[in-house]
Amino acid sequence: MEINLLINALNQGNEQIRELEAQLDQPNSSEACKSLASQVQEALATAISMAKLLNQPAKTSESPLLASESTRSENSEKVFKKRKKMTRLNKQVRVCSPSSAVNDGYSWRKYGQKVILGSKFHRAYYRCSHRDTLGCQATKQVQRSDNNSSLYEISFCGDHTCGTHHSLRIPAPPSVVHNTSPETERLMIVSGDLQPSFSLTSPSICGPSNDISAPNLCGSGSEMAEMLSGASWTMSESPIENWDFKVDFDTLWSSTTIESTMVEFGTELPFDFS
DNA sequence: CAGATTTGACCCTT
DNA sequence: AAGGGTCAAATCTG
Repeated sequence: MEINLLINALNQGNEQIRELEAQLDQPNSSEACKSLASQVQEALATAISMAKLLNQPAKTSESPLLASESTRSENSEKVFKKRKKMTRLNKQVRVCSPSSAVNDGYSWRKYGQKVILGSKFHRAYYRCSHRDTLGCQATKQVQRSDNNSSLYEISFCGDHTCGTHHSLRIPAPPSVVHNTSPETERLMIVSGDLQPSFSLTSPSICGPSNDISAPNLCGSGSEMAEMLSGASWTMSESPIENWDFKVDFDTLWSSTTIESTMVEFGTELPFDFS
């Protein structure tokens, strides 16, 4: 199984759409076409991020989300502190384990923690560890869900420019389930309303089951997650250069409901994007 | 000892 | 003015 091929293919598709946008940037191009290309690009970006999330390494140790007792000095001098402009969140996911919330293949450094009004649990703030060295501006917020304390809601802000994503090579594929088990790491992919769906056409991807099989990949983010978690689907031939990305408007705009798929993992995750 | 985390304070946005 | 995001000194950890 070569999930990384899918990632590469999606990235290439993204590049093709950028080229399309460049062509559409001519004076006579309609705004609708430009908007269309932009939407497809965002949908692809969502698919890529979901696939990467599925590849996140699982670890047994929990992140120290709870505050420890600290004896910070009470008489530190007050200094003038600037604050950058508020940034906008661009992706949201939910995971069912604290380790999955923190270990997504990137190196994060916690820089704050706040009690949020109306929430039972605090919100933790992380930024890329390479912010100072490589100028990576990616940040994320992790907060335990009020409704389901086993869920962790993660909001991402900014893209990684550090290029330091790493992954683990793991042998066994996962199984898709719809219930939970405390003995296993669990990952819940939720397609939010920001970038809810993807739609693309490729003759090079084959799937294991009829409902999600290629040649047409078309559906919501949850279907993407389910497809990626399939045990036996493979890439074949890889005529990536011949990919013809097109937008299925009906799919794009009818998939706005929030759907979720539970993907249950063992102690090790099955994907390798290296 | 270097890097990561904690946590109260600061300040921006609404 | 309140709430939330960020800063940075103190503290922890390997």
